[in-house]
Amino acid sequence: METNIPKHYDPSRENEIYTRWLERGYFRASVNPEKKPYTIMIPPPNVTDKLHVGHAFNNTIQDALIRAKRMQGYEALWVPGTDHAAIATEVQVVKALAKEEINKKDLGREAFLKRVWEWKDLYGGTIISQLKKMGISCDWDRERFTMDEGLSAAVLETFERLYNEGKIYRGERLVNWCVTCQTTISDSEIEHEDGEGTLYHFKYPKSDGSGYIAFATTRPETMLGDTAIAVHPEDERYADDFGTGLIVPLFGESPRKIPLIKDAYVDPEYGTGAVKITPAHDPNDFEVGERHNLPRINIMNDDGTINKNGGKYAGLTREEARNQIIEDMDAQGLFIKKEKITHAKGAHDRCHKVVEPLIKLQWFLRMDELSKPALEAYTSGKLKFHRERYGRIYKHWLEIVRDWCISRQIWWGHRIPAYYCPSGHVTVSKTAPSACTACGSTELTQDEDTLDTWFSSGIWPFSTLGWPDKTPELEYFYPTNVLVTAQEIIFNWVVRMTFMGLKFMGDIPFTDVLIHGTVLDAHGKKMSKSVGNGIDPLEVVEKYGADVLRLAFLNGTAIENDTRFHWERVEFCRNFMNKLWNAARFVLMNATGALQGSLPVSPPLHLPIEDKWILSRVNGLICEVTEKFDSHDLGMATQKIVDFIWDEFCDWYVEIVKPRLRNEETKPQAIGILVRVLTTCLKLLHPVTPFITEDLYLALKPDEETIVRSSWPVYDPALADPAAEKALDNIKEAVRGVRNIRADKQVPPAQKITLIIQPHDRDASELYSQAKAYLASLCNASEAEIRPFDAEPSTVEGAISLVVPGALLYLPLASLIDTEKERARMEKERKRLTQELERIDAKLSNEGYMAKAPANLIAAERGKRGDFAAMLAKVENEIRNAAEE
RNA sequence: GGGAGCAUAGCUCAGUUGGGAGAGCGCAUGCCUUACAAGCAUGAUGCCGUUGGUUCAAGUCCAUCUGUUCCCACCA
Repeated sequence: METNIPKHYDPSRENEIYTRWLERGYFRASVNPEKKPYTIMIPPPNVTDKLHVGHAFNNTIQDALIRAKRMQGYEALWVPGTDHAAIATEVQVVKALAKEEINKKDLGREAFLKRVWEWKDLYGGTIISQLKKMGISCDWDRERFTMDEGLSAAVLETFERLYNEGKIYRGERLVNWCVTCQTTISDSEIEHEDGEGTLYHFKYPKSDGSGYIAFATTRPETMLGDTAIAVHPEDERYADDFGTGLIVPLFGESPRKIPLIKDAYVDPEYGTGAVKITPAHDPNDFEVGERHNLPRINIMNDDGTINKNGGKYAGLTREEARNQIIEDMDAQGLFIKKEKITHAKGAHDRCHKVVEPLIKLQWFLRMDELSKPALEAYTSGKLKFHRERYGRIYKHWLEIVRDWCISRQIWWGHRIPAYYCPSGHVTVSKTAPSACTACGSTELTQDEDTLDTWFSSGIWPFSTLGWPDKTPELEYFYPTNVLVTAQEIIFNWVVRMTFMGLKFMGDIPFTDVLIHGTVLDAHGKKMSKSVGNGIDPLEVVEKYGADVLRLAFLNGTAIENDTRFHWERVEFCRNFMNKLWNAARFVLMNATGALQGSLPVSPPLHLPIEDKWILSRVNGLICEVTEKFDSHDLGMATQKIVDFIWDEFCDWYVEIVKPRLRNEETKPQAIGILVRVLTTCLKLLHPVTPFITEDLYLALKPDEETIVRSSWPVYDPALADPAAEKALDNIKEAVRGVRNIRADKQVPPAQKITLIIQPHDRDASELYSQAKAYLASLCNASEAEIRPFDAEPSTVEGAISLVVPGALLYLPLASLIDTEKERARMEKERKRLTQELERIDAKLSNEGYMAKAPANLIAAERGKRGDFAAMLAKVENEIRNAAEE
């Protein structure tokens, strides 16, 4: 037969197909009262860099879900966009500027922001084009950016409302401060490394002169800010020391008196079990201080020198102060010793100087009231996590949630809409105010700080639909259906979206949260730029096509678990694409000219049993796959389709119908079934591999416009046919038995033999007679001879006999028979069947089992017992016959 | 330190309310059978991490231990 379809699958047409989809607007969604909405908001990728393999995985999942829903008749909206990623992007741009030896401060705020916008345009654009190359079906007309005009307005609106309600306030908070660069730095800019350090041991005298309490510190200069000594509540050693205070003996005439407090934070096993508490210069101490209402004494200027709170040490650098304090303590006999230790040090990744925790005034969002409905949404079951275990992470975090520090000392982001007059009044307004609301002063300066990047991400599910305006989109598409993301941002993002949604929309932003795992490298390590073990998803797309990459992500994986990236897996997926391609090619080669219109869709009643079988199987597949999609189990859904196509459709059904295709009379109906089953498979697979399925669908259905908006296959109870499935199982078992013997006896494929089948009842006779033609071709036999079932059973001289379901099968292979081996084979079969029967009998005679096991299970076991018993009888009969000869 | 996973064939992994252990790769053997060698057929391989418990029945549920990974926080 002739065909111009290439022999191998070639993904190079993907771009062309995608362009066509865009031109025809298949991904657009709009308010449509005729349909139910299904909405996904993309987790906006950061414009810090191009896409990595994690994004590719994340978006493949979303695309599969949205494509399935679109086919199922929903108005499926997937809103795309990108995130400004405040600190992360700023850090990237600062790094890039450093290469040009440009300092951010020298450049100035405005010029710096211009550079960041250029960065954003570059990477934002790259990200979008990469998503498109992956076949992502977002509604691109609705693309948003967290700092575009509309979203920025929504952010300011949110801030103003929360401030007016008293939920946003200013308060002190420790930040990481770099004294060299004179700036706060984020946790992600701190490099932790173990370094040599010195641990100094001191003692503070008790204020009543009755003794001392010893402690140790690596930073003696912070003693100037000490406001307590803490011990573990159950530490007996200090039980008698309460009631009197301690003296910080560094302030000459006016020594500072501080309390001894109990706090479980202290590890009694470590050192003396007593810890100095410096709330203004240590994160842990800050928290201890909060619990005990300790004063916070800031002792340091922004340049790292000691300030006026340091008494006589004021003006010294931190190193100078440290040395002086050791000297002074020693002079008073309060210095015990010093020792070398290794400990973790935090340094700024730019200048490598030690980071100093300092207290700064920050903006906070009060969480107590906001968190309650968010927690309630989960505990009431309204907000569902997949897997459920991720919900526990969400719950746990909300239970221990603290107020959220929303200000950042960086330039890239939404500038805080707070304005200060010279008298220090604060005016908060989403639009720049002309005068101070308190005193009317017109000399207003805006807060220098910007908002935490998650503040804008938190309102993403509704800001993208036009909020604060009451748009029809908001009304129709909100709340969205599913959020697909990774577990590391459950706190940062999922929680924030939930309470923001509840607060401003009065409803949760999504009903289902699908948490997926991380894509690791082949050795199970996290991919990272510095290690250089990353896989570029676009490289895979270039080489194999987007379909293959997507399939590799989903086929057979449990998406909620971490998964390793293996090229072998990619190859397998490529091979499957090729298999599918060739299956369609085979159908098309046979169907030339016959595709349109005339394909008979007979009532299943009159179809041959193999057609009933495949239709029943594909029907069952529809049911399973739809169910798996609904429960977000994409890995299993995909695997079911792949297995069905390769195993049942290609390896069995196609081989079964080949004889019918050679006969012009039986051919059209066979083609009809082939096209029908294959089309169904293409639809089911389309959400996972959109390109190849579109290509083949259009080839098989020339009248159709696209598979993207075709209808999802529907389960049809009338096609379910357990009897046909059982019948074909039996045929398959018989075929496998023959093939096994042929392989075992090393019968050359060229040697065709006749199959002789002796059915043992009418049903079996009918089945094998119907299957006669393909039974022979599947077994590579010249012909299958079916003996009358009611004839007297007689052995066939010089033939190997084989017990198959409902029949005895003879293979005339006289020259190849080894009597001893045959006997052994039969004995082995007898043993196997006997063991099966024993196992079943053990169960059926177990009183507990009979009393408590479900009835259908018992019935099934009984059924199997009957089958095994019949086969055993045949085998034993064969063994007897052989012995008689 | 707080939280959460994972442990099943040589390798990578599935295994849905408990009901006779699966796939891919790899391996062995034979095939270019007129869709596909990116293929077809056949085959071998498992005390389902340890110990105990619940149950008629445990890879599956509970507890324990061992190993391992991740998230958050941190070592005065």
